[in-house]
Amino acid sequence: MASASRALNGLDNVTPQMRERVIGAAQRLRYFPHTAARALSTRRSDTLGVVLPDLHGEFFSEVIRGSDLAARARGLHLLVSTSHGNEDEAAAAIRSMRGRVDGLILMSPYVDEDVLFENLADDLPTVLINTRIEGRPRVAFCVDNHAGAVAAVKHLAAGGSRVAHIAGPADNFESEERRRGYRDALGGSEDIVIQGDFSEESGYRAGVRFAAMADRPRAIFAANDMMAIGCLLALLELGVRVPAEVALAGFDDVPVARLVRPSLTTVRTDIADLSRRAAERLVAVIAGEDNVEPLLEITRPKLVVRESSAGISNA
Amino acid sequence: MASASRALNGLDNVTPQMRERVIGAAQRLRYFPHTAARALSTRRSDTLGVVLPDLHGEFFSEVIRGSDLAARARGLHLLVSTSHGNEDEAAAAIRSMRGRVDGLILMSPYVDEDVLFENLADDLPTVLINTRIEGRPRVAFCVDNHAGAVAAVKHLAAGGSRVAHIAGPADNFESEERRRGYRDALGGSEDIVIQGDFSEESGYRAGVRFAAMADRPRAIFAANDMMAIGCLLALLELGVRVPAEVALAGFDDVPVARLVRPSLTTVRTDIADLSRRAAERLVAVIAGEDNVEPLLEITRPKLVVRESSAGISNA
DNA sequence: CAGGTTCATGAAACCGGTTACATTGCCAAT
DNA sequence: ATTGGCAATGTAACCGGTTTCATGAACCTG
Repeated sequence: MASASRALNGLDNVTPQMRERVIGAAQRLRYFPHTAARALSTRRSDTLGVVLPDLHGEFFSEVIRGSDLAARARGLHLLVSTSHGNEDEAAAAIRSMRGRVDGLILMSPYVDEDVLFENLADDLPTVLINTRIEGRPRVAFCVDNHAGAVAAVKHLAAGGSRVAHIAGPADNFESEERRRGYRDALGGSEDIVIQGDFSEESGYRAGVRFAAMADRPRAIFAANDMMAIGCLLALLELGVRVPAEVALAGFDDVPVARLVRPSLTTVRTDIADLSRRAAERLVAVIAGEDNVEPLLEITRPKLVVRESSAGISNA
Repeated sequence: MASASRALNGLDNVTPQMRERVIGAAQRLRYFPHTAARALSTRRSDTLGVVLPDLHGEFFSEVIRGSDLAARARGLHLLVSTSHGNEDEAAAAIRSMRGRVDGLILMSPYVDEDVLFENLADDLPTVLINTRIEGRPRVAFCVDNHAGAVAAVKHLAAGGSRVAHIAGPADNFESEERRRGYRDALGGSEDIVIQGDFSEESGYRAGVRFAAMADRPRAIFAANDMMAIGCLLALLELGVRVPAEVALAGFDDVPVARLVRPSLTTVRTDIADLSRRAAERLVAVIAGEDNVEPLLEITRPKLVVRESSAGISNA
């Protein structure tokens, strides 16, 4: 049994004929090693955990794709879990990861993170994505949401245009930052803000309200692409021309943004690449190869101007 | 230690004060049970495995979303794995699932499935999605790709229009079936077929070729939505009007299909729902509640006519 | 040919839980 | 007071691998 283990794991202290016997028998009996047993004794599971707030939409699918890319390049698996809802569920998701994964990629944009950090096992390597850390010493990757929002709003406000905002969910760290960027780009005060929840539908509802406004703003900055697209559909349906009458910008640059007509001006975060880098970093931390400097890597997103805001700067 | 286990798992043969002591200590020590150890002794992992050929694009994100929905409704986790490439990798992915999951949702549209079935452990409950089964006694969910393609092509060919086809990858079961549907709808012979690989880019290349054709077909049926969209972009860029000059249809009804302009006529498979049902069925099989009848559930997809083929029937 | 070294193999401990079974203590019934 | 029953707790086996260590055979070397 010991030799069998050695043979199957390709150790060199096994005679060729013994190895052949073992592998032959394994094939005959359709034997597959039991992963939990192996994980228990080796203390490795060859799996990375990914905890996301949601699985809906292209944004999260890009996150998964990025980490999967990095993981499978190293022969690792991906355990995906959602914390649909709030920080308590996120905490539960984290707890259940123990013993199941070698490390954790965690994205939890909820505002109150104390519960969460209390549930982070100290012995489980963790890399955070777009999560409020507030001086806690954690390895993390963040998109500079504030700077991205400022860039988008400054672009829309060029020539003195009034800019409205469709905000994301209130308890969300990222939407908070983007809203703060909107405010700062406008010199510290907000013009019109309609509350949304990152869904296309909430963007659509906002668009309906904008279309009906007597004193309609010249431009709209939505806190993410899906709301921008919902808004766009509403405006077009109600006969408002985009970008001629209303210019529009979103955030994230999900693949669809390029495909809608007019194509959507947005802020590219390249989230797949971010999560790929996060996964690579996590692997390094697990291997103990990480000098853990710098702790926090902030990515500056890039404004991508497309048709939905064409001509706004010389309006 | 036995009492600790009992207290933490909520068994009733523990005194209240003992339970309190245990839970208190667990909190103080930030103790989380080791999942691998628990899985080893209980022979349950509370995890469903999902093996997909790829993670790219909206299609697979919908698959994941559907199974996740069903899984988390029952407090189960999702282990996602890709078999990027071929049936050998798929087999490897399957093998590594043993001991890690309680059951498997497997989608493997490769044509040669023998390798795959040899690697399916007999003791691991498995539900197949859109996989060629050929009389093997397996629980499976399939979309009737042939019928869907026939419906789309008949729609496009109404009024006697010539219909071309952009085919999916050659070794893929689903693209094979869709191509067969295209052929059958045309009375058994193919008109023009351009080979693609399910990617938007390959659709774009096909579109460029169609645009340049002297004797251009009146309609194009693409084997999936992303190729249809790539084709659409190429046609529009090269000044070919859709649907006035060329009508277009895709397959899958991914969320983007509704958002492009002109919106895309397609065949709705509702893959998220399919994978949700597959996951629910898998849970039943694991619990032994499944009478395993019927083995195979075939879903008839539905033609969704949108702008990209408007007016084709009275051409 | 004796003694030491190398190396493949087998035996047993271990990973961290769960659970069958043995033990203990308490109370009621005889 | 003794006994039987029952429920709470402790003990130990077990899940299925990996790995340390002991064993012994073969091979060198002087």
